[in-house]
Amino acid sequence: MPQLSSGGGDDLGANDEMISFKDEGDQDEKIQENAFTERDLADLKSSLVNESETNQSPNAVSEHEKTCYLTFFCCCWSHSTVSKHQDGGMYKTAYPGYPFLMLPDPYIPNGSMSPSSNKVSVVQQSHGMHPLTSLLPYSNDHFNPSPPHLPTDMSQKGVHRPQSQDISGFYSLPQGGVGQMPPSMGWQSQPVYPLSSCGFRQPYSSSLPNSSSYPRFSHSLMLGPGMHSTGIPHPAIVPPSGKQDHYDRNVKPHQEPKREKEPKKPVIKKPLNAFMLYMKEMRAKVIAECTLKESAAINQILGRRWHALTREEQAKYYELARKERQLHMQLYPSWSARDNYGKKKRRKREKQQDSTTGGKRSAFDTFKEDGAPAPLLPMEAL
DNA sequence: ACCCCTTTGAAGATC
DNA sequence: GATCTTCAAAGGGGT
Repeated sequence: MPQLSSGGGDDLGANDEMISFKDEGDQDEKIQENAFTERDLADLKSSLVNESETNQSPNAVSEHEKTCYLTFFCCCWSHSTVSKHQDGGMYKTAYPGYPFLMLPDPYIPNGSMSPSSNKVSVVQQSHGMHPLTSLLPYSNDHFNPSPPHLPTDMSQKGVHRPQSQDISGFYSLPQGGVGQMPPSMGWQSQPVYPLSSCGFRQPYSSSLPNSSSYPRFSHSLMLGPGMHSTGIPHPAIVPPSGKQDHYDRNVKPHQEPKREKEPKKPVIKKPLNAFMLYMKEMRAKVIAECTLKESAAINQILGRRWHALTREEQAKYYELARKERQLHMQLYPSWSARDNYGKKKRRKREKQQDSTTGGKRSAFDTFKEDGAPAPLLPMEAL
């Protein structure tokens, strides 16, 4: 199980995957040499160019976008046609050290975790910062990866956060730990602009960051929409409204309106794992670079990028995820992932029950609301 | 309105 | 202990 030990760098969870990934990457390089030559690529690209040239509509995609689509197509082609050879090799050399910044803040009001704005635009997502991003030596003030077609100032609007909420008790980083980017992976030592997610180099216009100049903490947990019983808010507590209201279907639609207005028991979500944290941070960037919107496609790219990361780069996210779990455990010591288990099946069953029995509730549903010990039922019975 | 897709990782469930 | 299942995020697309 990928788990980063508190002290050892060699305990990185992705060891096996990194090894296998490298093999896959090598295989893919060969495959690319044999099956998809540069000429093929150029032909395909030129066909796209011709296609757009013949279509002189105002909405014609730019060369940049075509390149994005093309590369993404190649990724998909390689991924699907070459079956299980996940071509991390496409990115293996492309992202030697990628700056991560555009991490949305799910823990702040109006953030992406906000029930009313869970589905937010790319621009909105870029406003905030993940609470644990404060562990990262990055700042939107120092690095703005915004592509030219997006607003450059995406760090001002809609974020209201105290400037120096020091919760170092929770998140204090070990000196020299992975939370602090070592010089070898710092951007200043990165001589080449990283390739975009779509395989082209795109220099960043802003100056490179200096980790020493970042605020120690600006922890938006203190402002999150969820409020723990201890008074400590946390994003994992999701009010049962908005998109995430599907996690609280215990309230039947036929219930009295008066009851519906009562504050509902919030749902405590699972802490994000390393890859999820990475996705949250990089999603906006991929969307901006590739003008893709479908999350499934974006996640494929992000998955490939994740494999292309070095161990040190991944370690940063494993460490963040570890701290996320630690904080989650501290805030909700009695919480278990089981609490959120079986929701899909239960929802379906509830629907069927509603149609047949008029919405009679199960013992597990009662457990969920009352906090009583869960009945020992097999998962299928849920 | 709701579910699926798609990714990786963590954790619970099952065998 | 190994394997399987579910859920975290995200948002377009399909029903």
